Amino acid sequence: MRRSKVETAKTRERIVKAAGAEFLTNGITEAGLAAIMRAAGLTHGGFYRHFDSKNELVAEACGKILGSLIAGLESHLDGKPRNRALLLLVDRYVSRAHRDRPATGCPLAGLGTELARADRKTREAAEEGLLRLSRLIARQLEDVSPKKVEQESLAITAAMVGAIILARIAPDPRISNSILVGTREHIARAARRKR
Amino acid sequence: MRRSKVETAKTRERIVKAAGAEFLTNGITEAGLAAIMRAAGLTHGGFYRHFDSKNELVAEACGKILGSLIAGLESHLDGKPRNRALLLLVDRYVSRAHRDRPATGCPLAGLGTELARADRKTREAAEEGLLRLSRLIARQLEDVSPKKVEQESLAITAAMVGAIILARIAPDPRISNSILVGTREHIARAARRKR
DNA sequence: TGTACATCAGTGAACGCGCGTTCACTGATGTAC
DNA sequence: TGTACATCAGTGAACGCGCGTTCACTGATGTAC
Repeated sequence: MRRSKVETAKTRERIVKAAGAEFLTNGITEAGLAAIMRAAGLTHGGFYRHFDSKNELVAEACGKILGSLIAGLESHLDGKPRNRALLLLVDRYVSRAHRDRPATGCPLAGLGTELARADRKTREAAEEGLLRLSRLIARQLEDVSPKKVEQESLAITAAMVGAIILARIAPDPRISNSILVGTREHIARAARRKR
Repeated sequence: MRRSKVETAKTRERIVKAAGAEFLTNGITEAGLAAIMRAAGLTHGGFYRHFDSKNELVAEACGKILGSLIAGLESHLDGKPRNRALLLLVDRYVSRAHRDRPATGCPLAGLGTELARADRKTREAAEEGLLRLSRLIARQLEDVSPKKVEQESLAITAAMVGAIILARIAPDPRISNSILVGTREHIARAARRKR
């Protein structure tokens, strides 16, 4: 039975949202379309009314989640003084809460190595999110020569993503926590040095 | 036809080696046992004479590759003066060559987000490799208080791993290279600061 | 050292299963007059 | 505004396929005497 345009758009949104959570929880390959559609309250047959392929959904879901993640970080920093803001951002990203809740976390940290093998469209969406995150960091950097700002903020982004990934791998909680604490302090020290 | 103990051991080693390359190239889930056994010059039926399950192979392959990767780094640093050695290590790990050849690279960088969802045994093997890598870095750090050495070296490890992962995601070569360069300089600067 | 028998590495077919994708069908929505 | 028809969102069954795992079988290796 045909649905109205508004309903159709809402359904599509529900699929993308459900897909994001499933991908982040179980991995891209392990998350099946049937489970995603079930989570969105539909049967799997209707999937291809909204997307040409699973790959298309992957690209769209990753882009969407990265976008809302960055929006969340931006509003969290809103109005905070410049150099304190960097540490606020780092503390929020490199946190136990983020490590322990992959389903609502960053796709780069949750799916990074799978994204590295994904198709061009997906990698472009991931790159765009990565650049937006990096530029948000760049805006908080003080006293770094403009030429170096991009490289420095990309390096901080890489350090944050790597920390969450390794902290999720380590079964020993002491090691896992040390990775987070060490990374936060490493970045904070680098920022302090430049004041 | 039964094989001699020596032959059997060699076969097992061949399987582990082939598995490592397949995992790093295609991902753990995407790499099928049939393809791995074919790469090892066998048919897939014989697999369970050597391993109880695919998971067991994953744990063993990751551990093995990490071990030989670290051995390679160690011999590369052998005899080099302490503080130059850190930069040698970082330059070798955070390199375009490493980024462009996942099949012979680090499992943390190639499979990190999949390892984060792997079973306990696999994550323990990965953690052990990660600690060995981190301790190799720790040995190159000068003038860091012993209390902070572990955290600092774990942070450097996370930054290196994150850099390779993000550099592999970014389709734009300028961005990808900037991630590598930025990370190398970021770590070098942190080391210099402490002299 | 030689013989008889148990062991088991490797083969190739088969197992059930879940995957992404396709399709005929239903009936409400959108469109053209 | 009202009617007739085309469109298409969603269902549920079916598709071929490759997955991890099991198994009967073969014949050389290992072991016990």
